[in-house]
Amino acid sequence: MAAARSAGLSADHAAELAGTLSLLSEPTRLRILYALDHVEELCVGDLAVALDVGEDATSYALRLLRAAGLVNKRKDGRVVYYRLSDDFPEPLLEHCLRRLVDLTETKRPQHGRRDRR
Amino acid sequence: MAAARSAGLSADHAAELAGTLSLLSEPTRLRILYALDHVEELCVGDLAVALDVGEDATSYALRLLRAAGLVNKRKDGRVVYYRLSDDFPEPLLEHCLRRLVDLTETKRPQHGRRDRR
DNA sequence: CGGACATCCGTACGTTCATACGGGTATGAC
DNA sequence: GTCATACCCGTATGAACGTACGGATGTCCG
Repeated sequence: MAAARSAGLSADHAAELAGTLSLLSEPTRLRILYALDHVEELCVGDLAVALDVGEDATSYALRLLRAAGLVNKRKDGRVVYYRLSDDFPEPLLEHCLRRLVDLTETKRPQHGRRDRR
Repeated sequence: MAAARSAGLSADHAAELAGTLSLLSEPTRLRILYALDHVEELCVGDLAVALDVGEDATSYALRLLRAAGLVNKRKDGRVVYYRLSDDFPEPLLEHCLRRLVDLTETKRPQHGRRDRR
């Protein structure tokens, strides 16, 4: 119990961590990041169609991700392309995104639908 | 864009993943898991004191974690001890919990080590 | 038994958040 | 210039969530 104190994560740290992780805790954002990890660059409209969500929702999700510095945008004419930020946290990408996908897929093998790689 | 479709994470998978990650997206639960990763076993009251949150909030957080199978409880008399589940997802523990803590700490080195409150 | 204690549960309240809608800006085509 | 497209933004609505309060359950002690 005294040990619990020293093992404590400060409330500030926890809040910041939770904020970062909460960006991965929403289906739309998660799918956007997952897609951008595979395709490198996509515009809002294509993402909206691919994920079958409204463009506003897509735009909103991308705005939050961008505000957190997880994605960058590149404007080409009237189209805005997004991609994962160069300094996207590697552990977040590698383990919270890629590994966890495997985790849930192996948990229900009867679905079986695996992507390549 | 056709590539975006095949690179897509299904809505079901994304929802399940988001649900799992959302358990780490809340300061109280995050601090509980972090503490349990260090101390092995703690009861509700001690956790509440150590984290400086109400006992109800602690109990509620533990209930959710337990419903997701992330922690187990052991009742000893009128005290209930919680610990990380034996099959706590390893990538979740190792990278989303331990590595990300390092991440945020190294991200702001000027603050250094502090837990003022 | 009766009282104190640790925890849980149902409920209610306030907040946060994702989405949809309307309007606005900028770019490219005719 | 006018029109259509692609996107962004402010606002509102509805849902989900975390916390506090009162009461209930189960447990130890004298």
